[in-house]
Amino acid sequence: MAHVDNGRTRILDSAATALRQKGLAGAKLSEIAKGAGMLAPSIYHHFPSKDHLVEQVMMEGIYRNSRHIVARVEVLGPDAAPMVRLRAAIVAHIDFLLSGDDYSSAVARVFEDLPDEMRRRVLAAYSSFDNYWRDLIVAAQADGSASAALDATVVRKFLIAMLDSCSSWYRPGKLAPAQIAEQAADLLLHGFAGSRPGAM
Amino acid sequence: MAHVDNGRTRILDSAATALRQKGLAGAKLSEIAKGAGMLAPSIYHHFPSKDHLVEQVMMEGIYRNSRHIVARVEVLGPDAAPMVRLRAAIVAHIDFLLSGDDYSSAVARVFEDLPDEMRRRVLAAYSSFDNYWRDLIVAAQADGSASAALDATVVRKFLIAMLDSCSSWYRPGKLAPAQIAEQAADLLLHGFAGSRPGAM
DNA sequence: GTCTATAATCAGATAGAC
DNA sequence: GTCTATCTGATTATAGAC
Repeated sequence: MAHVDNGRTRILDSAATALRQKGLAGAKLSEIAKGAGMLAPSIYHHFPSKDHLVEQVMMEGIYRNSRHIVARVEVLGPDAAPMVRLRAAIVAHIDFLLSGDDYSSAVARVFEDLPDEMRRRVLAAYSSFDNYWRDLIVAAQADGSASAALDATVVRKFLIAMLDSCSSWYRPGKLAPAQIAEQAADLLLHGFAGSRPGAM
Repeated sequence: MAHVDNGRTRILDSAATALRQKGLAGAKLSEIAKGAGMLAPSIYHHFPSKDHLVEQVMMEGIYRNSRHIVARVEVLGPDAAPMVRLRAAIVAHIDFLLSGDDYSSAVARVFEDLPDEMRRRVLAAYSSFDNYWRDLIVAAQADGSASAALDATVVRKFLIAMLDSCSSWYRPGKLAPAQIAEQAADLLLHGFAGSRPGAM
């Protein structure tokens, strides 16, 4: 949405930033408009309501996030092992969130606060991406490289919640985003007590 | 807060429930009052503002959660191994969230949306509990039972985010809370790819 | 396509009776 | 300690000029 600079796109970008930083109720139309270089009523020339604007940001965030992760997994080719694909997805997810994409961070921040009907629609749009994660997890269990003692749904919920959290607490400093991504993958796949090559 | 049934306590209980279910902006004073068996203006006899009420719920949630977890860890005695203590804390945290305590779930739900100054105060109250987790993690690394290749702060942030998430997605059904707790501990400590006794 | 002015709504908060 | 009635302020949304 950043490749063209028309009014509609500037509003969406500004809304994504505001939603990420301040949440649904905290993102005022006046502030969103200011970020887009206009005043609040001008938004209504491009969107019929705040809800419609928010929903567009959600859909765009889901689309961007899923496109990025699927691309980073599928580039491995059809013969990549399930655990290699899962690890690539984990790393790609963190990389993308910490790359500063406001749309995907906005989804993680405000999803729970959406009005019921909108949340249902957003969830429906998210479902194919959710299934993609489920398939990665189930495939790793099916070929014996992952623990079959863990429930695939529980793993998926915990995994996504853990990854999504990083955009709320990460601050540039000691560790670079790529290092956070590696630590997340190591923690999720091998565990904090895990003894793997090179770890003590 | 549920052992006495005075007006103040009923309001706090109702506020915790509403905050957990609907978030900060979604929890209206009129609804909180209704849950306490009164009308909105009556709340002001017990609390000077909605913000004060919310802050009390946050403080109570932190207190309950930390008291429960510390008790479940310290009952192991002074000679328990660091990894045993850490696992007990993980299991206790999930158990408590899924036991239906609205106060601790409310904290996880609305913390990010709190006004800046209140969030600072709540964070300060949380810090000793946060340090408790940090000590559990560092102790496990220090005695060699946990990976020293992982950053202790990153592990703590990911771990707490993952555990906190369960109150938003768990629904009674196939798995009992105690089973979710065990799965969380296995996933965090041994990893999804981890091969431990009994796992495939 | 953006503006100024204003309406409409809603939720937090206050006043004062009982 | 709770109520009814009201006030205040903030925010979404509309009307209509430019």
